Amino acid sequence: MGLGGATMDERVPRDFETLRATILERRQSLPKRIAQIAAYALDNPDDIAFGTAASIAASAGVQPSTLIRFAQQLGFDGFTSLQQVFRERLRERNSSYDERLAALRAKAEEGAGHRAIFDGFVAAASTSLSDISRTLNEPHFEEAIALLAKAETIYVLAKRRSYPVASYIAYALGKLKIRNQLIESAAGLNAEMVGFATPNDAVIAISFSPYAPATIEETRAISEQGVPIVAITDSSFSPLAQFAKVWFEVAEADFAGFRSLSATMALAMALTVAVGEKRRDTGRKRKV
Amino acid sequence: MGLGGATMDERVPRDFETLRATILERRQSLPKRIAQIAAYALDNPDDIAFGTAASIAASAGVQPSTLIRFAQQLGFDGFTSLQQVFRERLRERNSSYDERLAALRAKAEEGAGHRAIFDGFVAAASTSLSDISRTLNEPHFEEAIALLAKAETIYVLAKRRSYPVASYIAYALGKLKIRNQLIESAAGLNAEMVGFATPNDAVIAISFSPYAPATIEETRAISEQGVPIVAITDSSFSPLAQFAKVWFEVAEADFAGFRSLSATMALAMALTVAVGEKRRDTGRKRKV
DNA sequence: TAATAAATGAGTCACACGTTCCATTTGCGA
DNA sequence: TCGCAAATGGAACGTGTGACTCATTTATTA
Repeated sequence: MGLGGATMDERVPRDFETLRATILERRQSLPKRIAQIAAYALDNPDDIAFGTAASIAASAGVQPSTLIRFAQQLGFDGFTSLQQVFRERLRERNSSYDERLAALRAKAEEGAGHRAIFDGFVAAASTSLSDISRTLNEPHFEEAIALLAKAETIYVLAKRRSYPVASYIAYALGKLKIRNQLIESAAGLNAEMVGFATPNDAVIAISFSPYAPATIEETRAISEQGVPIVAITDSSFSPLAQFAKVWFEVAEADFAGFRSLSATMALAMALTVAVGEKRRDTGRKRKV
Repeated sequence: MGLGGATMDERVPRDFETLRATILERRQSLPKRIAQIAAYALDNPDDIAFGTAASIAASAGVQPSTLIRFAQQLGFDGFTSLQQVFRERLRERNSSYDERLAALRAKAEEGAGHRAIFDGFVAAASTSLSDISRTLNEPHFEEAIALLAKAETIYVLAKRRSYPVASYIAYALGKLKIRNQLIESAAGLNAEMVGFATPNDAVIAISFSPYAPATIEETRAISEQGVPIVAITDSSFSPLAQFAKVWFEVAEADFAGFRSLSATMALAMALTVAVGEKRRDTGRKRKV
């Protein structure tokens, strides 16, 4: 009776996510002070896990008894059983990303098997993604998008290791119906292709150390025609950087002598789709 | 005096790593029961963080007082201050990989800016890597390596979205001096190229839904010549699976309609390098 | 506005907690 | 073997804990 019927009809949330969902769902119908605790609990789950009822109540600005009523209203016996859920969350939480990566990499480096090779590449890719996510220069990103969005034709320029990225960009641009030209080396007509570019176009050039001479040379040539260049490379000392209007420095981790492409790929895809979106927004779409 | 001088000359470890190092360093010189707790603490740090002195002591098979002596010997006031270090560890531990990803994805989905697009692709790539790392079929992986390692020529077959992966495999195989042939569509001579393959060769075929008809057709043709096929695809119902001797099911996350390539790429690189290593081991290298 | 129920604050209590103390055992050198 | 100090086990203690109860305030309904 005294507990407002909450004890009998509800099943008690055993895991944090269910608990969270339950709280959010009932948020509107909770009394003021109870809601106050509910908000505090979701905002400071660690405090709930470690604190005492008194300390938590004080931090949340309520009485300890309110905290217990909150727990009971959710179907728990009392504060202690509620706290268990918050502790379980910390317990079951996977070890940190860095710890996991370090483990993968350690396994890859000392372990000899083929699985270790696989783990090594996964670790390298994850590291690269994590790095670029942290270090991406947003103003440069916006500038590159703007620059590419107003291009009539986007030329894509990359050889050897970077070529897969270029071919993917070309594929994605095509799907987005953005006119583009992949500068491949096959036919030996690159110089002529490059010659068609005008300042109204734009170039995405990709090259990593050791920089393919052909990429450098073609980039230089095309920049002399006044075509704006977006470069994706691995250092600001890259020969590509001097020709580029905007450049991205992407640090890819490597394994077994092969560098990852995951960060470059993610950046390339993001650039491509962002350009597509920008064009749609500004009504300049379908230049094909 | 009574505490053996441990209280005065040592600085108290404030973070878990220091504490861990300190314990490992002194391991030899610790009394039996204290060492017993020390081992337990390093093996079950979560229990130390959440348990009571009594429950921990019971789990470790010692008296509560011993637990406190252990803490004091490390320079702490008592068990409580030791416990703080173990709790701090859980607190400061980065949020879990999944939580971080979820945050990235949430930002990407609700947020509108270009940065959100980038985050979306990074999240998709990370998810894909995480998935494949968990689900990779190791026996299949070994089988594929064995199969490819004994091939005279490795044919690489992929179109459209999968083409960048194929081009990277071809590049890497080339660098490893493994004879390979990329089946490109440019010249329209694919059927003839495919015709050269023999049962002593092998094929890596990559295709994802919607499966490029050309890839399916060429895979079928080449399989009829008795050439063993390793397929990388997205489902066991894939048309590629029926022709393949070994196939990998790779679930790539997508963003904005573009699926990630990171997992496929990692698998492809691992396959390639593993094949290279296997060849070196078995002395069959340099078929070029 | 009055009557009633819900929500809240505050005081109380039993108890489990971390800690201390002391008796006993163990290890070690003479 | 003896003697001493370190290590250990176990009981006792005082504090702070979570939970309960009840008086008071606030919201709701007639």
